[in-house]
This record gives sequence, structure tokens and C-alpha cells, in this order.
Amino acid sequence: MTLTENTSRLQVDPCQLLREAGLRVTQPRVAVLSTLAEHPHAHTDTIATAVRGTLGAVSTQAVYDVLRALNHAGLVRRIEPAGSPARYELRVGDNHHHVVCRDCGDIADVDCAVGHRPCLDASDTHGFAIDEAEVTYWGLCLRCQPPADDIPHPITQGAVHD
Amino acid sequence: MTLTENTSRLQVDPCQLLREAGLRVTQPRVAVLSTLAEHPHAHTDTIATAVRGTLGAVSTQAVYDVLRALNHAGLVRRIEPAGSPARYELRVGDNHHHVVCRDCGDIADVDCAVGHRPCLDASDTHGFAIDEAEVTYWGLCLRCQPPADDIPHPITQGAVHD
DNA sequence: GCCCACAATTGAATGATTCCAGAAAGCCTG
DNA sequence: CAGGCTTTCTGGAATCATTCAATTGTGGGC
Repeated sequence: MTLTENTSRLQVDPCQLLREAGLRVTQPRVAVLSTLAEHPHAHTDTIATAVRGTLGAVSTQAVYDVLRALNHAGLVRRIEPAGSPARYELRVGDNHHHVVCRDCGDIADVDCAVGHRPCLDASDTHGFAIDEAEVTYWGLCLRCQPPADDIPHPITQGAVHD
Repeated sequence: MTLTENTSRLQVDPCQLLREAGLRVTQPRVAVLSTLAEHPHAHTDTIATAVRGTLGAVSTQAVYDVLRALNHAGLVRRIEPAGSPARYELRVGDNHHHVVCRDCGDIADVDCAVGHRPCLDASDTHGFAIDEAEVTYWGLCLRCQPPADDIPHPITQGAVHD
């Protein structure tokens, strides 16, 4: 994530975003959007907890409904790395991907490697009409990597198995 | 690993595969491997049903345990497209990816676009030690695509949103 | 053929998500 | 700024995939 672009989106008024999307402005929706602005890649229950910290009692269903509505309206993106519950983020529409830590499940944004959707160029699509290529990088985050003297070199080590 | 080797893999005796991996040869394991050879990308319950068709009664746990053991031993690969239960396949170790139909969830294999792991070249990895790049293509399979005269052109239509 | 670690069975629990029916709140019109 | 329609939120319960725990069963080396 190159912080500059997000910051702009994050600073947009949640109410305005909702109205522009043709959605009703409700307290839970505003709170969910604000939470996502502060916690990118948050789990559903993380969001629910944060929202309750702001508004008081908010039902779990409300949070699920809000996230689904926002997702459907294109205001948030839902990501589901294998083995992890759903996470949500505000960055939509830009071609970016994710790195996921195999140990702790932590996620970071990664802008697409080559300039323009390189991964869309699948070799044989079996007749599928492809509209999106989603890349998930798997590895270990800084905290979960073994100390540097245990292995040759954390970055340049060769053992890439896929 | 190229297709030829995979095809050969599918034709290898399941018992032999198990022994080579240091696993005990049991009826459920053999049956699961045979099922996967016939049904690539099968769900857990699809596998369970097929196995029961061959062996009679087999517990659901047995199927889960077998799949976990095979996965851990590197004999099968577990794939989990967002919104879908886990699926398993025999193709392991080769650098291939998947196309998933947004409508019916059908999956097809896609060999990596560029020759050698293009997607591993993430722009900024945030310190993550990446060992795998997993690409999921999303679109519509042939059956789920609207008739050709309804839309401009299924393949060349421009609206690629990610 | 016997033993024993490893597998499978049985039964129940977990965790994320969804369904349902009724109550509440947002938003447009007058 | 009040009425009424619609959408959203609440609370409780259900579902689905998956996992846990304890007992029973079996493959394969000795």
C-alpha cells in the first residue's frame, strides 16, 4: 500500500460515500466505514467490536448486513484468504493484491507487479470469460520470520516452491 | 512440472504413491486418491460420496483425516476459492493456477501465463518472505455465460474491473 | 501369526455465516 | 415538520464445513 492514495479515500466523508452509492446513511454503516478506514483488512468480529465501541450495542447481523451491502455497492472489498475468515478493506477498484503470513495470518497490500494486469493473461482459459485475476502471495511476515542468523538470507533465499 | 508428468502422476498406482510418501496404505486413502484422479477439484463431500460408493460406509472424519494427511504429505493440494468449501486436486508441485466460475463455482486449471512464476515478482513485499504466489482467475464458465447475442462480445468486452 | 503405533469410528463441539419475523429508523412527499 | 413507505436493525435460532476427543479397529514390521 502506497499510503498516499489510500489516505485520500480514507479521508472522504463516509456519509458522502454512502449517498453517492445510493445507500441510506445509517449509524452502523458510517461506523463500519470509519472502522475500515482505521483498520484495513479487519475481520468481521474486529469490525463489530470497534463499531460497538463507538455506537454501543450493534447486532452481529447488522454488521454482516452492512458489510454485504457495502460490498455489493462496491464501497468495500471482501477478501478471503484460504483458512481465514472474511476480511474487508476500503481499497476498491485499484489493481492491488495481498501478501498473507502463513503463521499469523497478517495481511499487507501489494501493488500489481507488472504495470497493467499482467496476471489476466492466462494461457488457456477453457472458455471462461475472465474479468478478474486475484493474486495471493504466501509467506512469512517480518515478525514470524526466524532470526536472520538461522537461515542464509530471508529475502534472497532460493527455496521458492511454487 | 509440465502436463506430461501430471498425466503420468494420475496413472501412478495410489498404493505406490502412499508408500513413497511413507504413509500407510489403507482403503479410504486409496479410494480418496482414485476419486481425485477421476474428479479433479472435488469438494470434501463429493469425495466422501464417491468413496462410499466404492467401499461402503466410510465416516466423514475419515475423509477429512485422509485429505489432511495427503495434503500434509504433499500428495494432494487443497484449494479454497473465496465463498467455496475446500477442494482438492492431485496436481502438486507444478506452477499452475485456477479459473473459478462466479456463478456455478466450477473450476478449471490454468498453467501459469508467463514461463517462470511471473507473479512472484511483487512490487513491494513489506518485508514478507514470500514463497508462493497463488493466482485465482474469476469469470464465467461456458455454461454460465449469457447467449452471445445478449452482450457485445463475451471475450473482448472491455469492462475488466480489477 | 503377534503386537502396537497409526487409522478409522462415533458422537459431539466449534466458529463463521445466514435465515426469519418483528421492531425501529431513515428518507421522500405533502 | 408530520405521515407513511421502505429499508435496515434486532434477537434468536439454524446451517454448513470443519475439528476435537475418546474408543475401537487394522496395517505391516518383527
